[in-house]
Amino acid sequence: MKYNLLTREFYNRNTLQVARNILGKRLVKIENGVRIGGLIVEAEAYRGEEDLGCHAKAGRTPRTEVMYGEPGHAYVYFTYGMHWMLNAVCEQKGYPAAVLIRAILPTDGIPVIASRRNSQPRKFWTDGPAKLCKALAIDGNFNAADLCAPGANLYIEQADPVPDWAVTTGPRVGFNNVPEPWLSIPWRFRVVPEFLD
DNA sequence: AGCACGATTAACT
DNA sequence: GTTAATCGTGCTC
Repeated sequence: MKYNLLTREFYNRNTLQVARNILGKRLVKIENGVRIGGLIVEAEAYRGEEDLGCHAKAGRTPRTEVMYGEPGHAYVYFTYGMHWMLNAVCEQKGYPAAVLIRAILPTDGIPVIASRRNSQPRKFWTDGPAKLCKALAIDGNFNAADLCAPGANLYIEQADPVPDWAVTTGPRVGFNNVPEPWLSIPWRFRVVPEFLD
């Protein structure tokens, strides 16, 4: 099997660059030899203990340890008592940072995704961070998994780049009690719908 | 040992 | 627009 994985160097740089450039790449999970996944169309950057929107604001804990580790690994965490979220660890080892994968456009394993998201119309299959984890059956077992390892069954692969005109930025979503400037800092990156037509 | 809260979602009114 | 579901994590006592 030939792989076209993003290299560890892709992840080993400023998290904002990774979040911008991970757009359009293909998130892939292999289940029993079957490819399941899609193009990443939305991502958010979280970096440093100073970033009060980032889990690493709590410092090094059992939960955040993965974010301090080698770039190119998965940081998968559980929240709201029922949801899993997938992140890719960024920047040099020792600096806590990650990119949250917030949405994908399904391209592979459509029948499997459909079966896991059957109660919803296609538009809503993978348009949220917990939804795409459910669609790809990603859970805590993938925390700390190496996305760059040859033979990895969860990885991100090369795909056509998304031009600047097709990318919009904005504030990260989902947190309430986060002070400025972290509340409004535009670290959310999104592919405009027109580019996907 | 107990508690408040969360990088959300789906199903309500 | 509002709210229940549901539990690991990190903080306080």
